[in-house]
Amino acid sequence: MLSERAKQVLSAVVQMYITTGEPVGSRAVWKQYKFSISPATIRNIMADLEEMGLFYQPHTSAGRVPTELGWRIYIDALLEKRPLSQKCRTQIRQSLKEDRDNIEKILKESSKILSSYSQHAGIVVAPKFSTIVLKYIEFVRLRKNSILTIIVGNRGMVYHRVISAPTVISQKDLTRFANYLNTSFTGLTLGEVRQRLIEEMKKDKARFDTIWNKVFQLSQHMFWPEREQIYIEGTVNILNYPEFSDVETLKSLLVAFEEKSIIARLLEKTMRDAKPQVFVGSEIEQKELRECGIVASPYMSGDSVLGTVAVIGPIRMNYASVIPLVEYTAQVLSEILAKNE
Amino acid sequence: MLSERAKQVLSAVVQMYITTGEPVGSRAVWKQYKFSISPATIRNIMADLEEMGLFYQPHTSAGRVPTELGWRIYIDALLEKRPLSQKCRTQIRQSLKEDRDNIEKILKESSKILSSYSQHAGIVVAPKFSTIVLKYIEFVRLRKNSILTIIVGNRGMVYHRVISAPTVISQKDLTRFANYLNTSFTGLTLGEVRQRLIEEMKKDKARFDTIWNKVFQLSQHMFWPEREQIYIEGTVNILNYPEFSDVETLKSLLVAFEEKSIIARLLEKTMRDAKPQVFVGSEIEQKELRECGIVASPYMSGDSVLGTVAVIGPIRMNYASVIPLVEYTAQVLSEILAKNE
DNA sequence: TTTAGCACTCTATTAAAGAGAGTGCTAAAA
DNA sequence: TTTTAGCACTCTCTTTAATAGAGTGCTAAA
Repeated sequence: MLSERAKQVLSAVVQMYITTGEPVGSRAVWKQYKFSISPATIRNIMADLEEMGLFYQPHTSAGRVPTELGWRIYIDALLEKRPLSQKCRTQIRQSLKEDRDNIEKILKESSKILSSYSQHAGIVVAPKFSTIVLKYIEFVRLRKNSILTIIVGNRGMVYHRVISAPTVISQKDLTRFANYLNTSFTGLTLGEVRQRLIEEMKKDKARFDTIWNKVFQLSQHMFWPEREQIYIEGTVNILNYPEFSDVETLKSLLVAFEEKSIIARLLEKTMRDAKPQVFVGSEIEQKELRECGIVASPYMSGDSVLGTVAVIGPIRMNYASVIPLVEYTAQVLSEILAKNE
Repeated sequence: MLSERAKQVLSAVVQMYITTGEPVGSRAVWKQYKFSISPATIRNIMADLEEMGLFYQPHTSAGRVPTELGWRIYIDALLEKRPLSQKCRTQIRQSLKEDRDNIEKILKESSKILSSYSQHAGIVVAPKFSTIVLKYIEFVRLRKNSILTIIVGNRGMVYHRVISAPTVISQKDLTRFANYLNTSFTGLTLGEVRQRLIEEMKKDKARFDTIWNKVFQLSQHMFWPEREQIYIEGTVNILNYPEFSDVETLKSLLVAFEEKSIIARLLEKTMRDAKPQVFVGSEIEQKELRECGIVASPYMSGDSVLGTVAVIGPIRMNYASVIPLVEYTAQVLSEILAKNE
């Protein structure tokens, strides 16, 4: 267990490191925080903290830098969240309410907000395909074997995909199938629809004529889960931090951001745990992002997790203000999407 | 007019500069190209070319770098295009044919191809909204005032947008209107549809009941042109070039790429001219991209321009191979989309 | 007209020196 | 026993100077 003073020193070093990005010395801590103890004593404490593995010294005559463990303890035990200003809250709420019925705009706007208020990269993972509730479905025959499927979900979500059928299916049959789906399955999630269709196929195999059978088989492709849609904004913000000024580091980071599947995998565990989380350094599995910190929070509708919002940036980000930002954004998003139901 | 030898020297300097990015000296040119004239003579020619404004010397004892004018003359007069290898051609054709009916995938894949074969950033501007031919339209009422409009165009293009109506309109009326549009206007471009609807409104104002009138008014929002859709891939490639290693330059470039409207404006003139073009340096109006070169070519359906494909990178790009790449990609794209008609 | 030779210029690299920041240790003070 | 002042020591970063190297322009000879 840390002494009260040790906590103060850890906290001070972390906070100074956040603003400067440079190793922090005992004298600087003493001056900045007007501690009642002398630099020498602070040095002793810092040496203790280093022994415990919370600090790291780049070289003998340098100040201290928090280690991953140091960050972890600071975040878990010492951090005092700085709640968002009222002004900030209303601004966020305002700009998200604007296009209430256009979920895509809302999600994109959310990630812009996260990015611009945090000065890091903002991420929003859209609701999972299979959790979307079917509202309407329509088929358009493009050519002989190509069928355009348009699925409208609740909250104005729209998916479309082109499916190539092994045999020719007439527009008439497609319309008939669409009618069937629209009358029998609206209100179910797309995951459930898919499941039910499989059951129907098993159950009534005999009853179906061949065309109908083929259409059913095709429907599996229609309701096959999409890959996660992810909105990332403000990736260029990482250029503001000298720790990423090396071209190689920069490239691998930007590539990782572009390759959204990496981000998707990364944030999946947040989805499962259904509560706000912070990851730093090697807690992040993707090796390209090991130098980063992530603050993530799910947004929900009732009890079920819809997706995740997150901020990703250098490990030395201002968690005290980023965490409330992420939490608040998730909260507002949850509210808006709930109303939209 | 340039002498034959001057042309050779210009060409040699440009080509060496493309590969090294460093000022090119007379000795290096002499060695590399086994000229029958001595370095001293080459020096004289280089001095002449500098006087003419084709070369620039960073400092007295450095080699030469092509100026913008130098690039221009090289590109217009000296460049010998290096046609794509057969292998390369089949690869490109193959990967674009794969998802023939999914135009979005095709366009995205095209920009990936441009990027990966050129090692620069690949850009594809999707066909303009108003040039798309209406194939099918559908409305889904989301809530009282929110109407989801789904427009299916030729080539499997899908647009959807949410429109808020000033008054409540029933799903029934919407369906009626959709039927009207689907029977009367399919086969016209979305621009034409919009025009025709305006005319209808003027002509038959008296004939319409109030609801129908309102629906017509709404239709203007439904067919309001979308902003250009632009696919950019491989932006991180610019990190491979030391001339962009400065963080500020890098940031402004990446921001420009992210802000797609900048690119859209930039490529608009290519659309008008309907033939392949190269822009270097200050010929590019956007000041953030002044250090770049752009090779752009429109892709067409018959006589009408659909959109543009382009490669953007440092000014010292290998135009001899990039130009054929861009041209070929545009050509294949034109063919595929024509077939898709 | 071309070319060899050479002095000259500017940059980039290396080495050395010095300044500065910060530590750890010791011994005195509280 | 804990805290603190003092000081030697370490390591980095910056500055300065010296050197090597690349490339030019000019001149005079081929």
